[in-house]
Parts: sequence; C-alpha cells; structure tokens
Amino acid sequence: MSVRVRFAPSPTGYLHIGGARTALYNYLYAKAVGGTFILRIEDTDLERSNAEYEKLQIDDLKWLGIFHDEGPDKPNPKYAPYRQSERLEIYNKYAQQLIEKGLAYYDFCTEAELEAMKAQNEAEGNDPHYTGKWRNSEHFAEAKARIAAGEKTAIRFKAPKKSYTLNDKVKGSVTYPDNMVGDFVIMRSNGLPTYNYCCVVDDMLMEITHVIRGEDHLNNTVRQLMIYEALNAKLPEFAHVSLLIGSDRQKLSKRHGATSVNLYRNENYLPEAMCNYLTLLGWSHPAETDIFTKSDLFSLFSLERFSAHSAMYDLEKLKWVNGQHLKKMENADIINMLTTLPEAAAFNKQDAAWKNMAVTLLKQYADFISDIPKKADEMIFDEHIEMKNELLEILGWETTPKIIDYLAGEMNKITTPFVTEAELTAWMDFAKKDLAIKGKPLFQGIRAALTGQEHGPDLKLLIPLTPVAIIKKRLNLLSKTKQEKDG
RNA sequence: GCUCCCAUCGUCUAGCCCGGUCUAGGACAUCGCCUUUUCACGGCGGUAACAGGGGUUCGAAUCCCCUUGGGAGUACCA
Repeated sequence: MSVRVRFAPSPTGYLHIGGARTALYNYLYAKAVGGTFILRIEDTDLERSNAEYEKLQIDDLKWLGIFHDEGPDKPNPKYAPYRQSERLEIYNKYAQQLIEKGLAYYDFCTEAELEAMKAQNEAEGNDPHYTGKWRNSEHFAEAKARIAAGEKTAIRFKAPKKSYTLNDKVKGSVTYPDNMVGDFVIMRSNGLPTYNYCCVVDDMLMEITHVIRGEDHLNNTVRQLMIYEALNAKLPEFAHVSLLIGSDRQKLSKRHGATSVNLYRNENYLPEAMCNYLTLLGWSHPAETDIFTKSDLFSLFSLERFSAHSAMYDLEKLKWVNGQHLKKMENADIINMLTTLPEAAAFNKQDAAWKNMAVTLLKQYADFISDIPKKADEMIFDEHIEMKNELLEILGWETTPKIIDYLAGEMNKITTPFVTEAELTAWMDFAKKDLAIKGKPLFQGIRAALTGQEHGPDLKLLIPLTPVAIIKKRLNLLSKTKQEKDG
C-alpha cells in the first residue's frame, strides 16, 4: 500500500514556523517514499477559522516549496472534499453508527451541570470524568424524543475503561492508563465535530498511512485510538515530533517574536534556507551535514532520525544557513530577485555587467539577499562621508594630502562613468614611485581618498564599480575637511 | 493536582535501540592564529557537555530504578 501523509492546519492565523516544519516533514517523507502528500483544512472552529487565512497559509507553503498532491484546490474525487466544514454529513453518519452500536450517546447536560459534575468529582477525589445520566442507555428513549422535538444536543463518545499502548515512531512505546480520559464530545451541539473525532474519520477515509505531527497531540492520541477502534479502522503509523521552543524554553508562540512564515518571506529570507534550517530542528542528516536542499533529502529522509526532545528556535543559525544558501546561488538568480526589491533601487539602475560584478563582490559580505543592495549603498553609492576619528587620523598623515591632490587631478581627466582597474593600478604605481609613498600610508591613504572608509573590499574590485561622480564628491569633501582642519 | 513525554557543549545535534572503537564527534555562536599590505569571505586551532544519585556489569553517555529539572495534555479549541 502506498504511503499517504497529510498536513492539516487550522486556518486561524498565518502559517506558523512550527506548522511549516510539520508540513515539511510530511512532504519530505512523501517524497522519500514516493507517497502522496495531502493538505486538509481543519476549519471546524467557526469562530476562529477564516477563509483568508487558508489562502495565506497555502501561499506560504508554496513559497517554501512545499507542494501538496491533493487538497481543496487539487481534489481527488475519491477523497474529496478536503475542508472539514464541507464534510459534516460524513461526520454525522459515523456518529450515528457509533450511537447505534452503543459506543456513543446523546448528552443534554448544560455547561453548568458539567461544571458541577467536575467540581463534585474533584471534591470526592474521583477522576474528573463525565458521570452524567445520559451515558446510561435507559435514558436513550428520552433522548430520542427530545431530538425528535427539535432539541440540539452534543454526542459524547463512551470511552472504554482500558489502557492503550501506542507504538510511536519517535517516542517509542507509550502507554496510556485506563483512567486517562473520560467520555468526550465528538459532535458539538452546534452540529460540528470535535478535533479528536473528525481527525480520525478523515484519516481513515483519506487512507492516511502515517500521521506525522507535533508532540502536543501525543496525549490526544489515546482518544483517537479509541475512535479508530470503535470505527474498526486500520491504525496508521504515528510519529510525534518534538515541539519548537523559544529562548525561554516555552512552546514557540507569537510572543517570541517572528514566528509566522510570512514575516521571513517579507524579509526576503531564502525559502530553501528556511526549509534547511527547519529540517535541522529535530532531525539530523545521516551524513551530519548542515547545508542541503529539499531535493537533496528526497532520497534519504526517514522517520528514524528525529530527536525526541524539543528544539530551541535560534535566529543566529538560521542567519548562517541563509548566508550559506545565498553564497551558493547563481548571480543571475540573485540579480533577478533583486529587481523587485525597493531597497535595491540604486543597484537596479546599473547595467548587467556591473550588477554581475557587484554581486560577485558583495555576496561575500551578505547573509541575506537584502544585504547586497544595502552593502552597495554603504560601500559604493554613499557620498556622505562620516568623519570618524580613524579617518581624521589618516587625513592627518603627511602623505595623504599629496594623494588626495594627485587623485583629484587624475579624476578630473576621467570622462567615462567608471574608472577602470588599469587606471587605478597606474595611479597606485605613480603614488608609489613618483610620490614615494609606500606601505600603510599608500594603500590606506588611497582607500581613504577614494572611498572615505578605512576598511572595505579590495580596491581593484570596488573602485571600478563606483561611479566617478561619487568619487569626485568624496575627494572634494575630504580635501575641504583637510583644509579646515589645518586652518 | 493528575497523566504522558523529554534530559549530551550557551544553541542545534552525532553517539544510545545492538554496553568496550568516546581522554564524547560535527555545526552555530565565541576566542585566537593564518590568508588578505585593510575589512569581509575562506582556512586552521582553542574554550565548552553525557542533570544528580543509586543499581546491573570486568566495563555505562549507552541498560534499570529513584530524584531533580523542563515540556505537553487535562475543553461542546485544534
């Protein structure tokens, strides 16, 4: 039987980093074993669900490069529909079957009654389970009558009093004691199913073979095990992946800052890098490498290499991973991504040859794609020089005025928009021989004169990229500063 | 409270299932050196961990128990 896995988000907000990781694991596993990856929308919480979020989450998955084989937008008639809100009849049908088999019952208890029941159980030291009268089959006729009269009611599942054992692919053998859960609601009085019930009905009907999801569902699983049993359905394999935590070691949530995928998308993180980093948070590559693409994993992703403990989400390493992917990218792809970036305005005005050279130089200084135009603005287009102490010191050197005067003269002869590397080399040679300057005063003096900086990239690469007009302005400013300082 | 899960450098982890090859390996971060007549990139190296206590065993990071710590669940949310 071929593998079928699913990612089942609730459209109650943006796609979360943790959700993306779960989706990714499912996707990778499907790819690794030639299975099918299904997207199911769990929108049974009417108050919080929103169709707009469904769209946004799917967009984010696409951006990450996580593509589903089946879903609301790619239905397979055998399994459709893929939105739980469109499957209500199905849930009702199975709920009726459970009632007929005596495995579930109508429950008319009010919220107040339920609370009183709980309080009483607590006071008497009993398990906090349902002990209402409707569990007793002798009230079934009364229940039927009230239903017939049009009354709305919840349907509660009769939890078997026995222990269950789950063989989880990540956690190993997990045994749930026989008093862990009491009777629980499967159909709410508003006609909508509850998670632990409809999840099982769908997984059964959609023939899901492997459930890969967050550890927060580990305790829920006992309820689901009961439903599988009651429905006489085949059990899938379960893999409960550890949770992502913030720097305070609490489950990762909004208050930890940037936890929505779209935030990273807006900040131009590379989707491959996001996937790479997310995969690493709880799973290890068999070759112990840290940098890889999704397709690298298609042949070797497995459920065997998950770690059992939670992982802290760390921006530092994500930044490094992003930088590694950036450095491996083709210049053409980087240039292409930059065309839509507003902060790359100055960069985008240049011609193709210039851009190619600039990217080769600048990507060594960048962790993020947006660092490239940022560095271009700082190192190439900036005409306002900050008179830092270090720069003032260089200006104070005996040899520096000579360099500035000489270079200003040479620059005035230039009629092209850019200086060539050969011209720059000739100037350096002249300064060395005819001006008799050498060592630090030579190189740092020229750098200061031309760029207004003490440090930066190799001048032979940087200066041919810098517009002559800008260099002239810097030279002017510098010689003015020098004169003021002297006078 | 109760139940379940987890525990290796600051962080992500390898090793654990099938005890000896572990004076515990890699990566991020950090520090130092080399390279670059600068900076960054890169290269090399350093600091840094088996939570604690009991067992079992000739031998335990690895198996068992307890303690401690952390997390999750305990809804007519998912």
